[in-house]
Amino acid sequence: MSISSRFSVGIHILTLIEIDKDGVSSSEYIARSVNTNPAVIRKIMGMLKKAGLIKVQPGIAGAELARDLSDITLLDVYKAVNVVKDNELFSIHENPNPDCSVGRNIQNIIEPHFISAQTALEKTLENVTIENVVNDVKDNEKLNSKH
Amino acid sequence: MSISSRFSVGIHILTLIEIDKDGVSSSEYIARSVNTNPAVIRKIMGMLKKAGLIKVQPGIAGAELARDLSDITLLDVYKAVNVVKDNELFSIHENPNPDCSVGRNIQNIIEPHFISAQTALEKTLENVTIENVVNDVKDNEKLNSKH
DNA sequence: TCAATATGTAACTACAATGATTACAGGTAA
DNA sequence: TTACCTGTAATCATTGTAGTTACATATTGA
Repeated sequence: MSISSRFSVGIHILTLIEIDKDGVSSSEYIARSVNTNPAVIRKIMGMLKKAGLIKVQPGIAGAELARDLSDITLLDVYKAVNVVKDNELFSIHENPNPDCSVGRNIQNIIEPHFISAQTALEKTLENVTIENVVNDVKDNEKLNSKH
Repeated sequence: MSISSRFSVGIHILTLIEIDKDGVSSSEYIARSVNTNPAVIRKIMGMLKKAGLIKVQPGIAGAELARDLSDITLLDVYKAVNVVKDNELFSIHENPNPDCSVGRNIQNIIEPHFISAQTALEKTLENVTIENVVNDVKDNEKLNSKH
């Protein structure tokens, strides 16, 4: 099991839109950078748009961020691209035997621990913004240009 | 996407073995409590055995914990049942375009953030033991028997 | 020794999610 | 009107999950 790469692609898209904000970030252009199909990019951009992270218009090439760089966290992207349903990162087996003391209690006992773990993960993602990622890209580029 | 219920079933199995330690926890008995097929239970028990969490022997009915209750964490179970590969909870799209400043940096920039988030999740799981779960089951049973 | 019973495991199935691809409807602008 | 874009549906190959059946292998009691 792995969380869909829609998440990392979503981050890629937002970062690219910012880095190339003076140009036109069409789905085809972004697809070449991500190395996938434009339709895949358009689908993910549709999710980012629905979540209020970017502005895109039918018929008009390009996209722009709908919020400030520093106001978009990785958690926002994670939620936007719908890779994990709320409180369902972990799945719990259904219909355990109610005639067994373990069976009739296990779900309620396990659930809060699973939610805690998922919350810890999400809090971590919330501490990183697209601005951080953009700056990291710029820093990496500066370092490498010196060699 | 959801992390396989093998994880919650694994917790169920270990808890049941402890609660019924005076009896015989055969795969068929456990399967009735979990409400699934004995072969599914045997497969998961094989993973728990391989990870050194339980003792089982071919031909001999039943199983017992291989370690102290308080020495088995949910993280141990999580790793044992192989629901997520090491550092691969999140997947990152492969082969982004190296001719693009975002494409050639994005993987290295994103990866540490993903690992941090996964680590936060795992640390949370590490703080809960099978002993905690067993005690929760017993406490729930006591509470409900009073009504 | 043999019959009964258990674990270990392979093979097969149905089902769902992912990611790629093609196709096309509908919007925009020169 | 033409060219190009976004939005979206349909299809496909691949993969993981969970259930099921079947059977080899191990153990124990009669």
